[in-house]
Amino acid sequence: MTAQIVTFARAAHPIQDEVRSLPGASIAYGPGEEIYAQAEETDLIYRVVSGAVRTTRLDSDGRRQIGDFYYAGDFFGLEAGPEHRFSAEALCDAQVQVFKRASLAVADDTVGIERMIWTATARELERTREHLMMLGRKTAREKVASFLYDVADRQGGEIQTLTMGRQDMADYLGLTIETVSRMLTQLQAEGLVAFMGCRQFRIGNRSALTRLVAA
Amino acid sequence: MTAQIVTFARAAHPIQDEVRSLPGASIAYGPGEEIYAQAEETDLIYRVVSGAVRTTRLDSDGRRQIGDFYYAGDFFGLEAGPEHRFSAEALCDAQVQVFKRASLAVADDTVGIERMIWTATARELERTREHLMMLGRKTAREKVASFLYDVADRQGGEIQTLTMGRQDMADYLGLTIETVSRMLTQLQAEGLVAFMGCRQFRIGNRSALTRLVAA
DNA sequence: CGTCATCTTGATTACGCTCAAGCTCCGTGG
DNA sequence: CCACGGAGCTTGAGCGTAATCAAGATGACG
Repeated sequence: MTAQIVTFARAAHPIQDEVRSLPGASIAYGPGEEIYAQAEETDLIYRVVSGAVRTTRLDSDGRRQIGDFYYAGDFFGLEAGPEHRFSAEALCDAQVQVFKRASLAVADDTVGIERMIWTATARELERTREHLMMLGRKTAREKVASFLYDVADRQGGEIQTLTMGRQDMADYLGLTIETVSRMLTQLQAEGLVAFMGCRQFRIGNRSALTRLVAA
Repeated sequence: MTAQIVTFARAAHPIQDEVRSLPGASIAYGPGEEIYAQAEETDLIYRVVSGAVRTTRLDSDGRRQIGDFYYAGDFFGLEAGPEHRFSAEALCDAQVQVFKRASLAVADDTVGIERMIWTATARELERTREHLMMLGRKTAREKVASFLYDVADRQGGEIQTLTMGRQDMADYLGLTIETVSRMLTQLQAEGLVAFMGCRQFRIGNRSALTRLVAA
């Protein structure tokens, strides 16, 4: 997953430049607040300015699956159909930029904007496929290790902070909170990671972690 | 997933019209033959003319995950990064149309073509998210039922034919062949489906199947 | 008709879930 | 400042679902 993130970082700047000129209101959300709902219309496109956002799907039995987590600079809410299949909620205090899709179509640089949206969509697809691979074929231990690895990879630096609680991790990984918790304890016991409180950690043994994550 | 397929059927015609005029060679592949490999460059876009195609990801331990199955009219090989994350193989005898992405950029109706590619990408994303939900939160029984339901939904008609073997089903659903086989036997015993040979079946109790599949 | 791949079935194991307590960390109020 | 309360996290015991290992059955094809 490293390459993917690096690619993102490289491509991010031209996109940001283009978006700066777009007409879009910026809205603030509190922790857990809903940005859009399942089955709502998809005429808007969103972008995280600050904070973090999750997309969630709830089925009729109350089983929950998190689609993805989004951070500053990420687009979300891109969908082909007329209705959202997932809902979106703020993970913490978050500032979100909103664009009317229709208003983008009449902007000056139509082709550039369309390409930007395609790139964001294709990148999203790539992440989703990676996620798919993980859900289908990894063990609980590998899932949790991958998750921590990804967080560290995105954030960089020494001390890593989890923006989400255990339940959100579990629903992203297709596990229960108990299993997530046990795996975290296990990885820590083996020295792969070290937690300081339940939201902060450092990587203890990067090569062992990488080996565990290797697709 | 019904709505999604319906949407596809509605949108398919304009896309097909546009593609008809594109410069693209048509290539024939035999069962199991590789169309492109993991880590190969992504400068080409593909479209199934006849037959069926699967995309596969193999990890270092030999664990396999199938990304999706593609049938006549479907685009595949759309990726944001410079390298394919999955490989593509023909499931059976298949005719595949190939386009150079670069050559599309210089075609007459650039905007129309870009939009077509975006739509295909977004639809793909939607399918992948649906797949994600299934892998993360469904039981073996529900996965197999969903699979059969989807096949029937795509094909229509009374008698359904599976283009793929049990191993491919298992690798798509994140299960083993044994489990797939057992669930098929179980669903059949309950009268939800009826198999004539291991590749053909009919739906026996549509409402019960739908109830089982309901997200 | 025989051979080989594919599929099914059976017995056993194990990984992750469920149910049930504890524990930790915070915010709140006495 | 400390006690209380509650949410979120961790740990434990037991269970169930799907994986694994191992035969058989079926079916496709030469």
